[in-house]
Amino acid sequence: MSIYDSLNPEQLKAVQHGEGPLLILAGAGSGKTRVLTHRIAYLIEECGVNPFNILAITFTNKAAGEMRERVDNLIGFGGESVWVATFHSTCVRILRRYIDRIGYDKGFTIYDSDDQKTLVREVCKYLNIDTKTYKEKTFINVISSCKDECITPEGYEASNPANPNTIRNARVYREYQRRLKAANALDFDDLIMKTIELFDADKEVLENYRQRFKYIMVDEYQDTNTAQFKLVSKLATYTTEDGEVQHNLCVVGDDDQSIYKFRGANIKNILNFEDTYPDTKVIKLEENYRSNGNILDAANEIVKNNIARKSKALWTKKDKGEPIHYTTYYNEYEEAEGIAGEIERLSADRPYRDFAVLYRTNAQSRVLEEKLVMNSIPYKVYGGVNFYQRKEIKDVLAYLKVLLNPSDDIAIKRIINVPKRGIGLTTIDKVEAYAAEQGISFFDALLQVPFIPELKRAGDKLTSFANFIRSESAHLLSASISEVTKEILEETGYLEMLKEDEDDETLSRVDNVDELLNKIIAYEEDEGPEPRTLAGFLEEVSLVADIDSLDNNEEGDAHNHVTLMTLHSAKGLEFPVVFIPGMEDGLFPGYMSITSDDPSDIEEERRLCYVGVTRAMEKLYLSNARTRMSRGEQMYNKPSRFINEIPRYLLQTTASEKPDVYEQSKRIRSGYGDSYGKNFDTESSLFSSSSSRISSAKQSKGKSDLFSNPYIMKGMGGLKDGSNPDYGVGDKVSHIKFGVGVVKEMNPKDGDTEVVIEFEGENVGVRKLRASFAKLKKL
DNA sequence: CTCAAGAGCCTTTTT
DNA sequence: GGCTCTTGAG
Repeated sequence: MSIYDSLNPEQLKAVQHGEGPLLILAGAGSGKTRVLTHRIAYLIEECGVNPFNILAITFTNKAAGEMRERVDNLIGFGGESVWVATFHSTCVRILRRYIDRIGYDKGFTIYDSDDQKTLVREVCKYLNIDTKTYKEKTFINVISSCKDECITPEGYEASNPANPNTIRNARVYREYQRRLKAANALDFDDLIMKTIELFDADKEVLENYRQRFKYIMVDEYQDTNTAQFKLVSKLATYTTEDGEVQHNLCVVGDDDQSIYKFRGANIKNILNFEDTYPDTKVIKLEENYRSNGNILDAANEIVKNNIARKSKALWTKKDKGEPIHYTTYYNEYEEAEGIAGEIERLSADRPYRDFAVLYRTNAQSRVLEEKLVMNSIPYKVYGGVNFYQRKEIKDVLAYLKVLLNPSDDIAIKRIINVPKRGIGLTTIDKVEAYAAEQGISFFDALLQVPFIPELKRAGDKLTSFANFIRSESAHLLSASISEVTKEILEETGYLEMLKEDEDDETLSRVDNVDELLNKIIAYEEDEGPEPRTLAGFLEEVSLVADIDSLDNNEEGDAHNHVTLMTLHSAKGLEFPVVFIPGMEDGLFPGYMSITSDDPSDIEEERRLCYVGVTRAMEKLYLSNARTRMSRGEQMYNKPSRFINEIPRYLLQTTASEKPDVYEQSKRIRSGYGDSYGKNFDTESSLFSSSSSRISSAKQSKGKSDLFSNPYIMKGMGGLKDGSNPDYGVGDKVSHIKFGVGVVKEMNPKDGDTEVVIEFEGENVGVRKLRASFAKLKKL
């Protein structure tokens, strides 16, 4: 019995493909990762390829990690020499070695999107561009899409030199690049583009990698942009000893799952692959191993409406399964409650980790969270704000970045007055002007403070800050990263500052900093192939996404929770039970795509819908709300057009609206007066009491639920929620972030009430919260 | 230089 | 509705 016996004939064909370009069109759930890993094994074991000569590229660290693990399991000895990495980390590794050949320093810093924004803002200020008339975002988009297409500022300007907008954008782009270079920094897009530049500039380096990466595999090929395509096609040119030129490039993708056009993904890369490489072998994987028949039929019917696609139809040997549940709710609160109730009901037979709620926009998660907490259902929200993008984490990292690369102006300006050192904007401007005049970096200007006549009293503060940075930098030579970090936190008073203005609402910033320290220590202790350096740590950290931490395969209670994430983040994942709320025209498909002149925008939304539907293995729940609050405005959306694209016989439709809703709401309104009765949200909290699912204990929460609704609070004119809480010492309450806990103390404090609660969550413990801020619900 | 209240902004986001 | 940035007063 060999490892290849478990493959179907098409998969086997792909695995056994030898030299030459190969395009694998792998539908959702058709086992593409299996094919990729088995192909790597086949090349090594059956074709005698040296693992060292294989490169496998993915988009996410998570995908790379999974592939790494599976390759190691399949191959055993030698498997670790296969180069498995993301596009970005591959480029970083190459650039760290050779970037000096295109005039950068090897110790370059990587700028994330926040740094990028800050830099663009500075550039606009410098160029006297009013950011009210011309948005920074526009410039960021222009720069990013230029880089996706490998276009330089000059090339961009030349594309339309008569257009004043083009000229302006090009000026910003050029100045932005100049500053990046001065700071010895690269943004994410640069990582790809500079690698290409390096390959173009230095044939020796290119040839070196071409001969090394004899076999190249690219996962999620439909999401590659032009730059990534260029990079891969440059590399995939191997010359044998006989002088024969081979393109041993194997790409795997699904044009129906291309959902990142807005980030520059070029769907033509996959649609035209065969034109680029005429001797391409094409293999389609159409058997789906994931979803029930009805789910798959629905997915096929939806995506069939797209014009720009390679025809293919997924099929399965599995049963039809149950129909797709489609429910129309009254509003988003009722929708969230319905979902929470259904999860509660189904969770009698299956663990929470089986469930996922996938939404179009991150903003939708709030209501869902609220209702899950009320039902005591464990959940985790993925995406949203990345750990490494949190203010306090970025601050600490900025200190570390400066130690390593003092030219990093963005980082140094971030921390120069954090914690407060009495160095204000005027002072910073003066230093900056001096630095610009002398053509030196901000930090170097700090060292010359005595020579800046405009600076009087602030001078000493600047000098002592610069000295502090220098001494910590020197300290790094003899101490570990974590020791230096701790010292910085203490010496600067940063930790103290956090402790002082610790806010009730945000999960403790101090805890986050602790978590960062833990990560640093873990990094130091984990003996990798590379030596443990600050540069290595910062690099690892700058290339991770929140989604990478997702692990729904792990057993144990710690990982047993419902998953909440956007449809985008869900790609590549699967769940037995999937809910997709907000199936409404205007939300999904989004408003922008409906009003766009470009019909392909709707097609991208449709593919996103296809991705969402095909995440479900057994049960799929679609729903829409007749009305929902969005951006502070009441919206009345029609059901999504994608619902209509699913044949009726696949759907089981329910309208959850109850006939006595209006009667009930009238009763309540008359009880409290008319001032807030006009909004529909008032009713949301009432549905729960009329619903049979909700236990009697929860029915008593009526009042606190009203308080939790911000809209109603406004109507109550000045009544502060929490000034008069309905809970007391000994009551069980729930908090949106901290979960369930018991009230220990209630202390009046400046017209408010300080509530001390002992939470059940392991990492939460006892917290002091202010009643008016913490939206506590009595259970 | 600092704080606090108002104005303005929103999609999706692998790195 | 909620977050971030700006602006104006102390």
